[in-house]
Amino acid sequence: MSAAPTPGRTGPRRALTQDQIVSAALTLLDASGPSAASIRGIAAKVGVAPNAVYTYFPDKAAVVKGVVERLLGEVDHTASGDDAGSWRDRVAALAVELRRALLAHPGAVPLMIGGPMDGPHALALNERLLELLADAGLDPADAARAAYLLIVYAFGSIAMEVADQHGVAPMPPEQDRIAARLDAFAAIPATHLPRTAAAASVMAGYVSEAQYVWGLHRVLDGISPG
Amino acid sequence: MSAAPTPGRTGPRRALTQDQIVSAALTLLDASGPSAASIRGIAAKVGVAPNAVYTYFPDKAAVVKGVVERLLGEVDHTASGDDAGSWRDRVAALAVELRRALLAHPGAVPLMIGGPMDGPHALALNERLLELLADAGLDPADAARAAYLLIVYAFGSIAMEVADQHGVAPMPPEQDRIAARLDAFAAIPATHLPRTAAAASVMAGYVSEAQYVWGLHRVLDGISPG
DNA sequence: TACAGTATTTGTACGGTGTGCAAACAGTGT
DNA sequence: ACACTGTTTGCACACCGTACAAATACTGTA
Repeated sequence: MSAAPTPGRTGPRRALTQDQIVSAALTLLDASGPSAASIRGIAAKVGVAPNAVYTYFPDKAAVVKGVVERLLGEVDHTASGDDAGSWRDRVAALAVELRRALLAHPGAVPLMIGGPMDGPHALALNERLLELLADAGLDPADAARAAYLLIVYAFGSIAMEVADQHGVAPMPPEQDRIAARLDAFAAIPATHLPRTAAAASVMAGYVSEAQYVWGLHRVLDGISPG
Repeated sequence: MSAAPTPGRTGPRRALTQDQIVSAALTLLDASGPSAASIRGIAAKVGVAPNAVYTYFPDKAAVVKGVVERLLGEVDHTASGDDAGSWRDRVAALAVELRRALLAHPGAVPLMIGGPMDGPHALALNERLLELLADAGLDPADAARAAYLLIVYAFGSIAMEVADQHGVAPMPPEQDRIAARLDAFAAIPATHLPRTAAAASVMAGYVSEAQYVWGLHRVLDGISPG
């Protein structure tokens, strides 16, 4: 991901950068969903033969990793700064910001769950959470466990929200998605699934920031010290 | 998924059933990871031309849905029966059983996050959770929200645990996976990420039943009424 | 028993995928 | 001017999902 020109080397200058390739992949992902981010499509987008991509990345998985890292880099950590209130408020702000950043590129979300998130920005997010949870008074081991719980909740929630749209890009407005779910739930047989049928209107609203924040606060309740 | 022979119809008898195809897909998934579950591979496994699969399923996505449903059907709900103690114990037993069932087929886990889980077994799981949470004293709306929180936690946790292995099948033993993570974390720069570096040993244990249960109990703490 | 009708299966084919290999090319240091 | 090296390309391979038409196997009816 570094664009260092490596001054003393021979051969022709590179026509591209890794960032340009990642950007092209993300553009295709946003425009046409997860299946559109093919090596051939990316290469065409940046005006190069498909094989040229392999000069910059060893394989497609590496490109995907680059896209994931890019997205995690777009998470604004200042929203959880020291002037943002209590540690709870700051964790909540970071979680909401994470959801915003990821839902801005729904086509890329399924790619995150495909492999481990161990890049620099993923680690930075982890470090930030550890700081916030240390401020909360948790000892380091509990802070780490709690940080992972928060990460699992956030990514799980966002992934399931995107999965509900099964890869349609871009993400329709929340109200439309909720309305569509409500329609689908109308077919639930109340005889066999009485509680599910009765809860249909609440379940329709699963894919919303409100549910995300509600669940987040239950998790925060659970990890609060004392 | 029904094997009804439909007695009064013409044409040759089917050579297969939907269940056989789903079984073949699952076998391939278990043996060789997510990429092995191709239509062609499945067809070869059941001894039929690739196109024949399309007599039983409209497209590959439907086969995948069948696999997901099969897996959810393998979740043993009796582990959370009325004689299993408090509502917390029963929810925990169900969650642990869900993890067991899914980690038995790690290659299939990424497929679950690819689309909405709205099949009969998924709804039955939801219904069971609603029952357990009603027993806990939650009103229907909160029970539904809490059920979704639990589902998000369980599937998010399991999906991330599988992702950490990036599709290797079968799942290595927990100790091996934790040891491998610990090795990887040794490269974390303590200067820029002091808390993460210090927490490496805890973070290595993220992919364990112990962490899963710990987080589960924090969630249960958060949703407990009163 | 012969026939018509239909559901199943297959052969073939199309356009797509990731990516390996060898040749062509472009730029730098000597 | 030349050798060297990294970049890019053309071509090819094996594989993918799946559409289409032909062949096949079975049932209900005449």
